[in-house]
Amino acid sequence: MVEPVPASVSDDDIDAGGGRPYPGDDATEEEDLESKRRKMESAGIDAALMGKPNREPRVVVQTVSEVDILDDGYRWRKYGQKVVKGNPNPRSYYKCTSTGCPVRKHVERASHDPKSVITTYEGKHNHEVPAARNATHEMSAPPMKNVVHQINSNMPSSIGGMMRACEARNYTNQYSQAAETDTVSLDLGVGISPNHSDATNQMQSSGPDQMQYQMQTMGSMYGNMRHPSSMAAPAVQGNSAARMYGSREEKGNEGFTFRATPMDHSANLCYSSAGNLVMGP
DNA sequence: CGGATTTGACCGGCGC
DNA sequence: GCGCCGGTCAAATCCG
Repeated sequence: MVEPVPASVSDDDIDAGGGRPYPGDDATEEEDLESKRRKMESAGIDAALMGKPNREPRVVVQTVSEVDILDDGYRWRKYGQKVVKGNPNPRSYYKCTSTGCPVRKHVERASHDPKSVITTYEGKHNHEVPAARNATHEMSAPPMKNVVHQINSNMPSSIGGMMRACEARNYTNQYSQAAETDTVSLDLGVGISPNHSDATNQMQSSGPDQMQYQMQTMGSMYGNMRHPSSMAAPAVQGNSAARMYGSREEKGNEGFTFRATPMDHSANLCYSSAGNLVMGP
């Protein structure tokens, strides 16, 4: 029984989100966000916004980790927690704390796999990663910026942050896209996990449309990057993204699903080590 | 003391 | 029209 690919979930979300107003992908003001839907007066505005077929970029990242708080370099403020049906585990809602940044994300654990954490990012960061965590101001890996910029047009830059969370040397990335869904899911096998079970299982669970890419390029990049926090996988992302986007172009969707599958303990080690290295003594 | 988290309530959409 | 459900708000609380 293969687990339902996150894409399916995203599909559902997409449907639900279809009629929702978007926080705005640019020139977003806090006040605007704070207008809240609670106020009836804003209802009219909402309706107007709803009319727009606009859909914010969505990135779903599935990570195998025992911790659900993945440090992707950004500061998040938790604003809610809910138990959704079909999953005994609660889903947590986070907002980017940066002023004017509309990015939100929600984190939940897979119902059947406690080790699996599904993080969904919505929106694009309109700011750089807060220097707080990246002790190195040089962190702005030149290659990364370029690529990210390119990606930006096609996919949310949050991927960069996401990738940041997974500090690994080798990636075996695979993405699968469901024909019926707009969302493209991409699995990232972090590390050379001797621990097959999960990785294997998940890989198999991917749909028939899945494709696999060896992100060797990423490996090179990482080689260059000294700090895990600065390592993003934009280069490879760019490539695969371009391809996947192209194939998905008909849908005109910007949703992507990623899966990071580090080793069991790696998950923890990964993040913790990242923290150490980044914040390091 | 300031900021982040917790938690119950509220809202809007959707299905029946 | 009603109830369910997901998402968000915001006051209270906790923590550094």
